[in-house]
Amino acid sequence: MPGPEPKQPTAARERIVDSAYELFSRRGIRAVGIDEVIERAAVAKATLYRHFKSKDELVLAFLQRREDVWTKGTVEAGARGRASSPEEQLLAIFDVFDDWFREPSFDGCSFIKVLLETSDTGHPVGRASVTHLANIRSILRSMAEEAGLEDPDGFAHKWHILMKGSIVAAGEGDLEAAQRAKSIGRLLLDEHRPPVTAA
Amino acid sequence: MPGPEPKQPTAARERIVDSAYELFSRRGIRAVGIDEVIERAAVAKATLYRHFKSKDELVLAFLQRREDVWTKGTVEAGARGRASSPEEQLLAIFDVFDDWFREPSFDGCSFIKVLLETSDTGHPVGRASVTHLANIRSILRSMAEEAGLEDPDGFAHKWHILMKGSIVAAGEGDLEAAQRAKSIGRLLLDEHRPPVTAA
DNA sequence: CGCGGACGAGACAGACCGGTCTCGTCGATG
DNA sequence: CATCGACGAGACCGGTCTGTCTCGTCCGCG
Repeated sequence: MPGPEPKQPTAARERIVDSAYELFSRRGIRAVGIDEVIERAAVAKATLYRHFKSKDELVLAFLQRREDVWTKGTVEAGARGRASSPEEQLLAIFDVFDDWFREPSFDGCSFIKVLLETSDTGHPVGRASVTHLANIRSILRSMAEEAGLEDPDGFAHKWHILMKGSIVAAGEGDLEAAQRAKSIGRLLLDEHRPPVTAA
Repeated sequence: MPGPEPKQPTAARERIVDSAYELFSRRGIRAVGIDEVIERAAVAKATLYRHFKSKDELVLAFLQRREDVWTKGTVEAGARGRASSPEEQLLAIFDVFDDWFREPSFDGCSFIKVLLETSDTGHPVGRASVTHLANIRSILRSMAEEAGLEDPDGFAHKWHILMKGSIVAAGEGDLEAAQRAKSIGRLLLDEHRPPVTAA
């Protein structure tokens, strides 16, 4: 019996996830083979399959890593760090995007890519993508609540539409996509701002 | 010598493109093999390769078909048929989307899917996707001009962001994505409407 | 010191891929 | 009627994929 699954961050396991992150985020899931992952990680194939029982499980670990690094580390932290007021933080998301879109290594949104590649929301990988996308919206909803906006959930859904639309546009090559989305965002903010109450 | 490429719409060629359309639009490019395409088309493999020199060329033909059927046939014609004024036609795009998102066989935007699957705008297939997406914007620009909106090109880019964002949201399962995008669109329309000139 | 588990290297299996080729048939055309 | 090209069926090839297995090594812990 091969014993229980080692979920501790072994050095080898870490190298595998790092490698998967760089390859999957840039080129997608199907376009990257296991052999390439293990070669870049300098790891034996058996080692990968000791830590992950299938490629799909590795993909799940990659998506979780993406949420930690990108969703929380880049987008949320970046936006919160660039502005003080909640409304400005929401708008600052598109400033973060503007820098991101201009990086030569811009790779798009992994959750969208994996979701469209899977095209089956019943499959674990597809469901995980949907969940990670929903987690982004939950951050947006918190920010909307902090800003005192009306209908924070509806606002989060609409704001997310702007984010996703601009990311796809950036994937087409539109370097101004973030600024376009930001200007639409300002209109949306006006719309969801509660009316000033008479003193 | 196998003679010049027959580009005429032979019966067999038509069946192949039909089959590719149904399979590729639903499940993407990489997930569908040639064998499945020819089986559904009831065609021999050699026949497919007599009409298309590679799978990539078949994908190109599929994308062209998608533009004819979906971009022009469903979206543009649908929007123009549902309203009379150009502004209302632009908004009607999201009414078309609303019906589309609710279809059980909703399959998303093939151009986005193929673009993200390819993730190489240098590759012919990726470049074709970018072009077909740009063709959608050119329809939007025409409508914006007909509506007398300011900055028709900028407007088209922003409107397209709403469209793409809502399609991705629908892919996640948000059935109200079209209505959300439509309400944002109304704000954008207000913004691009030229100020009324004093008589 | 000795043992066991994690590890690297890589062969191997089984499935599937895109693409080529052969062959027998059918239908239109001269 | 004879011919020729398009076609359907399917064998075949080389490559790639995920996943399993073996083997030799090394390191840490008792």
